[in-house]
Amino acid sequence: MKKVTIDDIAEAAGVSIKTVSRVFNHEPNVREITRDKVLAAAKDMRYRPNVAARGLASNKSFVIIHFHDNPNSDYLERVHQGIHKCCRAAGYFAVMEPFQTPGPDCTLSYAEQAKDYLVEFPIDGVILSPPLCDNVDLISVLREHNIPYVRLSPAHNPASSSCTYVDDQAAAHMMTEHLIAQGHCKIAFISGPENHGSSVARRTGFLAALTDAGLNTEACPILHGDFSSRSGFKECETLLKSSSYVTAIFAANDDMAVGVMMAALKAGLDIPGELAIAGYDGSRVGNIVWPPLTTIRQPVHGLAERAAELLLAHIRTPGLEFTQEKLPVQLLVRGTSTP
Amino acid sequence: MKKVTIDDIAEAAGVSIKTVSRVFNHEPNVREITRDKVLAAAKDMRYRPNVAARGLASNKSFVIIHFHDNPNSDYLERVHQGIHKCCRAAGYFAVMEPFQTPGPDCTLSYAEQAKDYLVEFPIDGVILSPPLCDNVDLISVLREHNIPYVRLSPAHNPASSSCTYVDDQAAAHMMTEHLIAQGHCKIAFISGPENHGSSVARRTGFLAALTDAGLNTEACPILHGDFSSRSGFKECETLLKSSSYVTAIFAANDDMAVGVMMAALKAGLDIPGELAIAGYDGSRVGNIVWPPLTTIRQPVHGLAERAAELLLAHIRTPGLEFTQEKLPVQLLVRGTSTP
DNA sequence: CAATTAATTGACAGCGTTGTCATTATTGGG
DNA sequence: CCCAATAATGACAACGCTGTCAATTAATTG
Repeated sequence: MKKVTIDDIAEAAGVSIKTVSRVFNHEPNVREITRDKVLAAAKDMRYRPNVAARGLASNKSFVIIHFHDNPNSDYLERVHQGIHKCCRAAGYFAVMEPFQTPGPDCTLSYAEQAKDYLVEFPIDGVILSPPLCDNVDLISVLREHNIPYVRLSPAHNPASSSCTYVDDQAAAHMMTEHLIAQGHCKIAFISGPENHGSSVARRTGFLAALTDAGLNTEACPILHGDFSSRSGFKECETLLKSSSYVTAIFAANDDMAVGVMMAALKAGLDIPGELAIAGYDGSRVGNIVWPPLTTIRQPVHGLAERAAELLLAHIRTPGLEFTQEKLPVQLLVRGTSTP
Repeated sequence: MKKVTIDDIAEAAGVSIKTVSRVFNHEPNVREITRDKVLAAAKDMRYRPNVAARGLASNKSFVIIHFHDNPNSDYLERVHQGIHKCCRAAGYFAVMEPFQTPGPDCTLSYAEQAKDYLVEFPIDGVILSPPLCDNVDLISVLREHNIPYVRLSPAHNPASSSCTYVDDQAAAHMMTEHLIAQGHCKIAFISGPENHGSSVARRTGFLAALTDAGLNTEACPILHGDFSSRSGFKECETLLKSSSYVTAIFAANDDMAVGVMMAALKAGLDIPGELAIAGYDGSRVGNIVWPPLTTIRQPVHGLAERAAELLLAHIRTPGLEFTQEKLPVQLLVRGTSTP
């Protein structure tokens, strides 16, 4: 099990080590036949370029980082898997770096945390997920350090960088249509925090679908939660006690939808018979409760994988033009909306 | 923002680069005063050793990997945070590598997947979480490659490597005592898969607690689930339809406990008034349902952090003796067992 | 206090790759 | 068929650090 180096391949292929290097770095000006010889020899001897040596010589680290500050481990895990898939294929390492939410517990701003990190670790690129992807100070730091970055689902200025995203508004529209198709015409919506970009888009989509279907929006109350399960629970209890009568509730994320479910079950309602419920995210919890939750599955894995691919492209080609990619969501119709 | 190299520090501290190197590698035989001079200069100039150069010269990668095959993203996330904390402090990168479960979808065994990975990426150490930590073939591969590894919560042969774990049996005992203290004397237990080490230990602890309290174990049925929420739901429904009457159900993990909750709520039972429920894991879902789930919180973060520390010790000191560390669990008494 | 021994430090050659620039094929035009 | 222009390849010096081993300094002993 001794080490195979570039010299071995060069000798086997009858070329110089520089040519082998060219092949492995996808550099131009290598004849097809030469490339094939090199690749054959490499495959034959199971050669893998040494990451450390490459890094030292080229001043790269072959590490890309996902900066995040999101308590939803589901989401993080799915993002990570997507990044990982792309990185693994390209010979990069994918690392996750959790940021602290600035506040009483943490005196460092996102930007300062990033600065500290960059001093300590050499990295080739960064992927930013919400809410970091909308922090202008943090982004300035990356710009100053000249580190390529790609954003996941940014709420603002999509054109200012490469990014991948889904059309939240269209997705919420689709879900609402589904509920309407099930015969519901009095549907409540529980939104997330007002300042959350996606939350606003989801509500807009909901309202648009009602209008498009010619429903009376007056009969469809909009409640305000904060994305926590607890808030979904409370809003649902309030609603059940109030005079409004609805046959379906659409929550802007899965956690709140589960809160709604718990309150409905506690009140003795049959789901979906007496109350249909829909969430948004496609997270793990939707599959743990019973009946399983009807929801919108965001292609988190795909978003992350494409983001990583875009990032690698930017790393390989500095100055590359920005790209924005929209991926389709999937409507998961499950037990909380159909028998 | 030009690069600070070891030469700059050596010059500033008035020593040779080798001495600076010694300081940064915690090598012995450096006088305190010399070390201080070097550290002062390094701090002053914000020097960080170049990972690639270190790796190339010392044949290390400063990357440790968490090999896992566990669908619970909660658990993974907590493990990762623990490893990450330790790694970051030590200047290592922490990377997660998901394995495929061998089966119809994946023809490669764990051992083969590991072999492939090791050919491709140079890594300094591995952390194995269940179920990989009990796969002897996989472990043989690591041994052959001479890669240090530490196991998280192994079910077998704890002495064969360094590892960190919790006393599942004692924890289940504690939870059972809690339920008994709440006045329950007819308690059902839902176990996990028979071949799962932790599951067996939890059941043993449950039974021991009953016996210790002088309860009639005949009145306490043991049901068999598979750790899925669905199985908890089904077992609970079966139980409710049967002639057995229990006032509490203790499930061997949180997912099953949530399944139990859903079935109980569907049946119109008040929780915890008519049925108390307890889980095991302390995972995120327990906090999303309502009422929040009484459970055992494993110190996953701590287990992982200590495991990483042990791993780094083994990396730095080849041939170091194995250590087994037991960490205490925490009983989280929440709404499903107390009003 | 000289002679040993142990502790501390330094000089220098790699580590395996890529960047730079020189060199050699190959191609197309007149 | 020759020459310029271009494509393809190679030689060799970094890259920033650690391993080895020799050199120096400090501590200990009789």
